[in-house]
Amino acid sequence: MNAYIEDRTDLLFHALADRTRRDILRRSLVQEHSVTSLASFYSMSFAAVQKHVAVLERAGLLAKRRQGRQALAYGRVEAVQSAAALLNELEDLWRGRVARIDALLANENENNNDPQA
Amino acid sequence: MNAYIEDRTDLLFHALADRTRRDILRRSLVQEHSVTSLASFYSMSFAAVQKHVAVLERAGLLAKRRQGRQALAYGRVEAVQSAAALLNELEDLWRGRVARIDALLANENENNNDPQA
DNA sequence: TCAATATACAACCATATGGTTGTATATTGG
DNA sequence: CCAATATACAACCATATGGTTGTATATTGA
Repeated sequence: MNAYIEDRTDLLFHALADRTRRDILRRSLVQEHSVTSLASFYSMSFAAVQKHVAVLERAGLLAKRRQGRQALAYGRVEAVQSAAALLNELEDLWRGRVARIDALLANENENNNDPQA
Repeated sequence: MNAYIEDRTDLLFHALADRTRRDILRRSLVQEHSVTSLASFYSMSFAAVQKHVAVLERAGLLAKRRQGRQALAYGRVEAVQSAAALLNELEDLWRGRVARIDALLANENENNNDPQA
């Protein structure tokens, strides 16, 4: 259920699961970089870096704006935060909050269905 | 640099980048499940689920304890938190904290190297 | 204008991934 | 003891991924 969210989440974590992409993201969160200048940091082809940038872009972690002939990439912290929110949901599950919410809902039903009376 | 951390991080985010694995993790954070009972939730083979469990395990997100003939899987919230910490580092970069730390370090050098005196 | 620069993207390749089936091993219950 | 249960793991397959080179397109600056 909710395949859209799951799709987005797959893209998000997949984009984060590569060290080159994480490094590109770090740099782009600090300041804008053209794709060429990003490529200069890595010992791989320009096209390979361009593909990494595209993966980050599809995940929403990066966006580009055009400035003349260069494309300036910048990190989108909102996407990082939404990934963090997903991890928080997992933490909440572990803390048993869902169980407590269930308990609350059960309490709201105490009128119709009283277990100990 | 620090290839070990990067390796662990690759495993972490890669493990999180699959909806079946996220679902297994959610269930395992709430309570222990045997591999067979986990497998019953999904329309794929037992072996496929077992592989997903192994990926989560390698990433440190899950651990198993033996109870007789069954292996009970439980979620390791510490690993979830360490993933969250990595995302927080990214957020901090965006907030420019690194720049401020650099400024502090520069201040500590003001004795030897005073720019405006 | 036109060569140089910056990007985009297609085609290709080796390996990784996510699935399958089949087989081996360990534990339990009658 | 032995059949049933639970797990583990190997072998295999189709597709995805991360890299390459090559080509096309747009923009700039002398």
